[in-house]
Formats: sequence, structure tokens, C-alpha cells
Amino acid sequence: MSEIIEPLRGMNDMLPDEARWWNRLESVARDVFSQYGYREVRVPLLERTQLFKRAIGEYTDIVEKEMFTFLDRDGQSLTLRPEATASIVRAAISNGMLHNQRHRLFTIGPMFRGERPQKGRYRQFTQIDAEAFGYEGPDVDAELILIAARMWRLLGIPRDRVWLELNSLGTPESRADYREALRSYFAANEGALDADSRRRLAGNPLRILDSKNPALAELIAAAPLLTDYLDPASREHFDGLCRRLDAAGVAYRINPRLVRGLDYYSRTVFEWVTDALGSQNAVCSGGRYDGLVTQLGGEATAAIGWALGMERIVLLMQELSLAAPAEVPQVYFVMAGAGVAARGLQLAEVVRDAQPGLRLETDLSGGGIKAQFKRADKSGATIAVVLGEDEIARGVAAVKPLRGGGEQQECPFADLAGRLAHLLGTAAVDGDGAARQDRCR
RNA sequence: GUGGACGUAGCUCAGCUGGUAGAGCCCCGGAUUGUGAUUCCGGCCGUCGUGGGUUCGAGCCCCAUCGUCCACCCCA
Repeated sequence: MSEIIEPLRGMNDMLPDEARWWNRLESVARDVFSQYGYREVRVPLLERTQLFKRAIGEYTDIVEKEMFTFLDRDGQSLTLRPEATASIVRAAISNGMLHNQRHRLFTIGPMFRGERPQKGRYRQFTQIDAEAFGYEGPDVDAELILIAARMWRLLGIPRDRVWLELNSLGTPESRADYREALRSYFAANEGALDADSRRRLAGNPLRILDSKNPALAELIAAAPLLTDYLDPASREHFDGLCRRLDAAGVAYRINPRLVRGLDYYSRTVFEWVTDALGSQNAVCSGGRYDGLVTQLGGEATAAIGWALGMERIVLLMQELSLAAPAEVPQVYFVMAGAGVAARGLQLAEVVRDAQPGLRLETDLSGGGIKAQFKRADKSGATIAVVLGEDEIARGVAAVKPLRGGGEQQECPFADLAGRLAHLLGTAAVDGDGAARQDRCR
């Protein structure tokens, strides 16, 4: 045996039991997007490094130390996307989608960040991403938040486990004023700061507000508030958003210390937070980025979006035991004897043609009838269909209910599809749980 | 990137102060030879994460490395 090749750190295989949960989340997301008229786009995973430097900000942690960047054969610098917004904006510009147009879009796919892995934080992770272009007012801000709230509701995530934090960063100008105020405040108290915060003091003092160091809590609590520096237009925009959320019955907490790690945000920023995932508590977050399109060479376009971490939501669903129904076969073909499987395969095709919705699994192991029955039972199937040399010769199948009683009966091949449908229909009316949880997506 | 914990069969784990690995589950077979979920019997399964070192001898000690998890950091 030769050496085993291990997967890369922080990159995971998704096996069938795991995929169930993902499919559920993805189908809910797709349904909701379709309800709101958001259309899917797909963009490349690989882009020029420059795109992310310009969009996310040269001096952010993501760009400085987390990107998977390499030179291709022609010596140009490429980067595996660490987030989707930059790529989508680039695509919108590249395809001329922003000339006097509005778009509401979503995308689903993997992102890459070279962080140290932890639960809920991986080097390849998957985001569901929603973006709206060309809408200036707070209506679309509210709509995007309502979309997320609807997803939580449909998934069965209770309101007290995921809640909304809200803030406004104002315009770049008002934020600059605030940054100076903050800088002088923390500079005056520099002795009380920890090493991380001192480093940020020069670069991005807003990030100090994010610190989880309890020793700084008091100092941070007394710091000047961004809210007090908002320009009137941003203030009005923010109030408008709050009113709309109030009207829609969406609860939120205004968090004046909520800032974002990406440079492109302006005005509205928000974060859906959970208490169920340890320190990886942000489950979906986003905000408005009105300046980004011009920054990337496009025409000035209002824009806003959010990204949802699928791994984290799936973890949350599992934590809360939110059912992800297993895909269980309804009918299981037991096929024992010489040459029986070949005929059984044909018969299974006939049944599938006649009953396209039916989940029918065949036992192709070639093993003994007893073992096949064990598998039939374990599969969760409601009905076993037995085919042996005898049955094949007589043109009949033995149909045996595996759950909730009922006698084994013979059924001519020609009637099999109808008989199975009938039996399964009856089983469902019985209120038999197993027969009912068959509806996965 | 920093600090810490952990890493034994496919899975969950046991293995006393170092003496050449064990349980349950799973899987396979059997209990009058074509009928499942209980029970009983039997069987398969490991280079004890990897590489070095100490020792007569290491799963247990030391070093390195990889990985997972926790906190920081970051963020979805």
C-alpha cells in the first residue's frame, strides 16, 4: 500500500449524512430568494489579487494575512476568493449590469481564507450571498434583513438563539471625524490598552471597539459613540430602516460598537448573532457599500448585501436538532437466485417509469435472502418486494409490508407499480410516521 | 498568527506507577437449508496520527511534525 494522501488543513469532505442538512438549508434559501425575486449568479472562484486588495482594503486582516494567493504560470498574481461581494461587483461591472439598472442577486459557493481552523471556521467554507444594486433608500436594507429573518423562521431557528445587531457607519466623511475622535480618546488612555489595541490605534481604531478583552470593557464603554457622529442623511436612513423593521415585527438591538472588518461598508451594517456556536458567533452579516462600485471602476451605484455562513447555520441546525429528514427508500427489492437481479433490474425500471415519485432501492449485493432482508429493514423501506427464481418463472413478485403489519402477497409483474402505490398511499393515511417523513425537499 | 487540551479498530471509548493492545456498536456468517427489527453463538477489523529519541522493553516518557478542538485573533 502506498502512502495515504490527507486532505488539506481546514478543508473538509462532506459525506451523505452531512449533505442532508446542507440540502435543506440550500433549498430553503433558494425558495426564499425566489419569493423575493432575487436571481442567481455564479462567478469564478479565482480572481486577480488586485480585486480583493482594492475592494476589501489593503490593510485588512483578510488581505494582509488570510488570502490564498499565488502566481500562475504567466507570473500574474491570483487569489482564491475570500468573500463573494468583490467578485459579484466585478461581474456586474464587467457585464455592464449597472448602467441605469437595478439588480437583486444571490450566489452560493465556497470561499477561502487561510485562518487557523476551529469549529465553525474553516479554510474552505461556504456562503450564501445576497446583493442588491441600484436601491438607495432603506427599503432594500429592510428587505434583505427580512429575507434572512424568513430563512430562520422556515428553518425553525428560534428568535432567542439568533438575533439581529444593527448599526450605521455613516458616510466615509462622518466616519473619518469619528475615527479621529476615537483615536484621540484611546491615545489619551494608551496606557490602559493591550498590545492588539495599541497596534490598531494607528491603523484602524474602530476595531478596538470589537475587543473581547474584559480588561478593556470599561474603557470601551466610555468611548465616544459612532452614533453621535452620524451625518444627518445617514441618521435619517438609519431611522428609516429601524422604523421598517419595527413595522415588520423584526426585533433588533442597536449596537453602536458593531464595526466591520472590511473597508467597503458605509451606513447600514448588521450582524445576525448566535449564542450556540462558541466564539464563532456571527452567522450572517452584511451592510451597505455604496462606494464600492466606483472604487472598482464602475458608475456610482448604491449597493448592499449580506453573506451567510452555511457551515455555521448547519451547525446551529444540528445543535438545535432541527430535523433534516433522511432520504429513506419506500420500496426495497430483494433479489436472490441465479440471474434474478438482471430481471429484477428491468422490473424496477418499469416501476420507476410508472411511479416517478417513488424511491425504490434494489439490493445488488448478490448475497443471501436473509442478509438482503436485513438490509431491507435497515434501509427504512416500507415495503420489500421479493424476487426469486420461482417468482421470476411465474411472473409474480412477493410484496411484503415491513412496517405496521399486513400480509405478504403475490402480485403479477404488470400490477406491481399500481399495487405499490396503493399500499404506500394507504400507509400514509394510517398516520405512520416513518411513511410520512419521506418528504425531503 | 498566539496560548492550551487532545489524537488507540469504520464509529464511541477503555488501557493501572513503561512489559509486546481491549469493550460496545457496525459489518459478515450461523441457530433444520427462500423472509427483516429481539435473543444466542462465531468471525473480520488496528503499522495505538506520523517521524525521531530515551529504555532490555513505549500506546503510555522526551522532541519534532501533522490534524482536531477551545480561547485569543479574525469573521461567515
